[in-house]
Amino acid sequence: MAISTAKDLFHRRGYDGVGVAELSKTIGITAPSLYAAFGSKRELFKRVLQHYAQAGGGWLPCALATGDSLEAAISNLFARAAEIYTANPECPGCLILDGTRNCTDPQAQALTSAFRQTTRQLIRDQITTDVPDLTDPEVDSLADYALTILVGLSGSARDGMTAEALRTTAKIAAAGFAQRLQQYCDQA
Amino acid sequence: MAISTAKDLFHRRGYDGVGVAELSKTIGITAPSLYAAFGSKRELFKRVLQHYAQAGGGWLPCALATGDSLEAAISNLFARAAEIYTANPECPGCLILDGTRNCTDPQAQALTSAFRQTTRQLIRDQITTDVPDLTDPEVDSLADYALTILVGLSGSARDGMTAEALRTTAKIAAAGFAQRLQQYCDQA
DNA sequence: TTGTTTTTGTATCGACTACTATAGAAACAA
DNA sequence: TTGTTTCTATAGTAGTCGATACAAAAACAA
Repeated sequence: MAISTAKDLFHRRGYDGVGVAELSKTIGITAPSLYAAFGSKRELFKRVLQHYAQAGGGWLPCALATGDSLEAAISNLFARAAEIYTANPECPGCLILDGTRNCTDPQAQALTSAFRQTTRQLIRDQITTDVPDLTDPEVDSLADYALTILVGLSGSARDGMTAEALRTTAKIAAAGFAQRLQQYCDQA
Repeated sequence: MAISTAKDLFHRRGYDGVGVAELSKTIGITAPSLYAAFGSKRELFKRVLQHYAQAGGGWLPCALATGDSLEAAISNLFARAAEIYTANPECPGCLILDGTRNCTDPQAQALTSAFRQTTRQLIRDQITTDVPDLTDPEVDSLADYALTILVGLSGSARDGMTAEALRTTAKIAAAGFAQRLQQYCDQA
């Protein structure tokens, strides 16, 4: 599959790190065929992101929905992230969160930014449905925290942190979330 | 100052994102002069990192030493990071943590990796001196957690997260650290 | 088989990359 | 004023970037 092959390359070295020559060669087609099929490198990246969010990214709403409480859902989210971000050593971290870091193409950055906002919204929705009494700023704080934890897990995975270290980090972060959530609930 | 100017550029767009043409032009010298002065783009980057770690990075040991307890020191660390990573909107996040993300030059990556390990060691040393009773795996877990939080704060700052959101995230993360530290102390 | 359409490959476009050889200008000593 | 040295600027090295023009081959309809 061309999209899957391209996903691996983009995931490994980022949007700028992989050229169309390597893309087309690894996929097994020539450059003109690649442009005929996808239009541009950006469009191919867009397709890759959509495929990644749909196929591989389905774990996120799944992990959120699993728990019987918001604390459990977030704990599940962080734990799953720690596993997935280190599952394939060739492709550590998250393509959406780190695929366009230091990218020179603003439009490519905008693509990942949109998916990142979708991720944040998914977390936000889960928080509001599970604990409807929270105020908007409280929900925002918790969502920003969770997203920042995911960014940290992805970045550390890319820096070579072991799966075990990431797992423990995820647990500590989940406990921090639960603690703050309890604070919000107590004061209400 | 040439180093400072180069630091801004590298900080803004990463190692691969800025070329020697732009570097030399912004500094105000020609490309051959740049090579005569620094040897290569990598060497210039190395000098920039050293300057960044010494001048701007001094806040890290300072923040760690300030508190009267390890919890306070880490809380200080996260809070200061949230401030510094958003202090200059043109240069969000941390140059060491995010300067060579998706970088195609392994040697440049190795440079930031070394500084990142130094950062981790600083945190580790602070933990062991403040709470000597912890076991090595416990210290490692706490250090990995703290470093991952810094990575998350830097990445989220680069993604445009506001200073206010980062501040709150830092507080939640600090509480999580304190909670886990208490667990380790209680069980001992 | 012929005509038409689609796909493919070669070869290249201009712009950019890090880097440098060579020539010229400025600064200094005698 | 010379001679020497240091610095700098112009120009260009080979290579890669994303993206294509053009031609040859393959696939299909009549």
